[in-house]
Amino acid sequence: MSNVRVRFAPSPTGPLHIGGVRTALFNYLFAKQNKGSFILRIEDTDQSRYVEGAENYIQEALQWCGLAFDEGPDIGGEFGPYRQSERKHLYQDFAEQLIESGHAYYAFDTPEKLDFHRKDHEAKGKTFIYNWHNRLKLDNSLSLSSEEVAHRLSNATPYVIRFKCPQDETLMLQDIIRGTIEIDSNTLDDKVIFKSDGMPTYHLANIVDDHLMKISHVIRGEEWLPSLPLHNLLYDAFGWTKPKFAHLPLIMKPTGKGKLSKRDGEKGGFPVFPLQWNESQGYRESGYYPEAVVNFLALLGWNPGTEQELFSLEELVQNFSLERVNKSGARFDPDKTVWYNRQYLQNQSNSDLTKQYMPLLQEKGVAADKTFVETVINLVKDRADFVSHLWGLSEYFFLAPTSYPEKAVKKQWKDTTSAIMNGVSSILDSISDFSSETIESHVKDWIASEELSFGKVMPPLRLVIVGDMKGPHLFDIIAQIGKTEAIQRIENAILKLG
RNA sequence: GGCCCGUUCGUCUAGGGGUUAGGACGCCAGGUUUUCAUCCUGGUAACAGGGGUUCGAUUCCCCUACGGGCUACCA
Repeated sequence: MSNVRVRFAPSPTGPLHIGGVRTALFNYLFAKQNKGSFILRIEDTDQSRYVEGAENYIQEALQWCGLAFDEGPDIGGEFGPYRQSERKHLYQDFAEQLIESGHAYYAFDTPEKLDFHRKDHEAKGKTFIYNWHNRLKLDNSLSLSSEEVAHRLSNATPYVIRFKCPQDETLMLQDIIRGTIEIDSNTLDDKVIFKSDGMPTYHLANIVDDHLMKISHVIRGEEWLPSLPLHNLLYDAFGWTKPKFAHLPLIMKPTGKGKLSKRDGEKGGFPVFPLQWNESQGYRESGYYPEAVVNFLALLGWNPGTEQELFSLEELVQNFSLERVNKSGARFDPDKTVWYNRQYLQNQSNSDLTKQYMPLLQEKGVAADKTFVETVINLVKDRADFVSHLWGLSEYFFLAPTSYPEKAVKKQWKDTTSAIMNGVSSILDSISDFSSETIESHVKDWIASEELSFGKVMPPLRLVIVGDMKGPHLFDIIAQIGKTEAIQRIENAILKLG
């Protein structure tokens, strides 16, 4: 494959959604696998929908995911500029070129008039399509005399330029993922390619830029499939060679109907954006590793054909192929994203996890020694999905319990418990080598010599040390918090529970 | 409504004319842990329906149903 060049071309109308990230990812993977270029192009031809900060968000999101682009706004490249608003001057000539060659025409119909036609048709149960069957009855340079057209053009009557779709043709479209698609050109409408505000629509700008930027493969969402015929026709009208197309399946809601939206995240309590946007949490802020996000996104709609599920970005580059992308939409599964994050967390070294956890401890006002924290991490990490969960899992290593769940107290704290705990306390006090193993053997020996049952000692002991019926091996915890603290906690509990 | 795309366990998916239809998430059960979780083992559960083609279809074709997308001077 020679000179692969692909682009990710988002519109800065808001935050990049997880589906957009996946489109970017697949473009990136394909480019890197083929030693090609991954280009970022900002499609901001609709000034009215421009959202402050959105472009910046897109760049930051890609960066967070590790998807570095080779050409784009700010970093530039051989085929810049990479914002369509900065390429504005280019498009009109191309649109007029199409008029000269008879592939397009001026149209003067007002939006109100068109809207009326649409509503009128809808009321009659029909669909208004602006094309071969009615274009001569409408207000355009095909129906009007050339004098009238010239007159309107010279007196600045607002106009758009429409593409003239051919009649009675069967279009054969090629898609890498879907194969051949057959379309009757009579069902197509004469799309506006150049707006009255002097800007091109998506269709024109997209084709012109893809051509000028020598894009070899267009990998985009399935929502673009319906405009593939137009795009093919546009390339043919210009006499340009087409890139190859691949339309990716959509990402659907976890439950219910339709594609994944911002509201689904709010409802289901999971992020749909890579980074935070206003009040919407992002994957980053929710504590996901970017590697995990990339991994689960890649496996949503694509699979390697093996049973491997964990892939680094590099491995994805090695293994990815457009041919193995699925045709049907994939329901988004928040549970699986958590599972992926767990895998990446469990693969972190204790020392790395400690580094990630320290800031959180500081936030909690805990000043703990790094070595101490690393030991704690080692004890509790295997029950964590997120670094942020570590606090709930290890709080009692740093802070003595201040209360005990009523249910557990009722079940574990009997009349004799205070006396037993006192006994444990003195045993602990007598141990000089305060290691987990030594404590365990001393306590067990004592239980045996007192002819007590484990059930009378261990569960209440856990309750006083941890403050709950949870956590790793109890003697590990006691050894870690130390003799003084352990005895103190026992005394506290006796005082509180009687 | 019109046009287009799609349809294997609840979900993500493998597979492909003859398979006990495989894996993962979730869920359930057992084991381990005298706790909780992890972990281990096992289990649950699928080829949308109807016609063809064929010795044989989940696999190929057609129809229906269902799902999805598009139908803007938005991308």
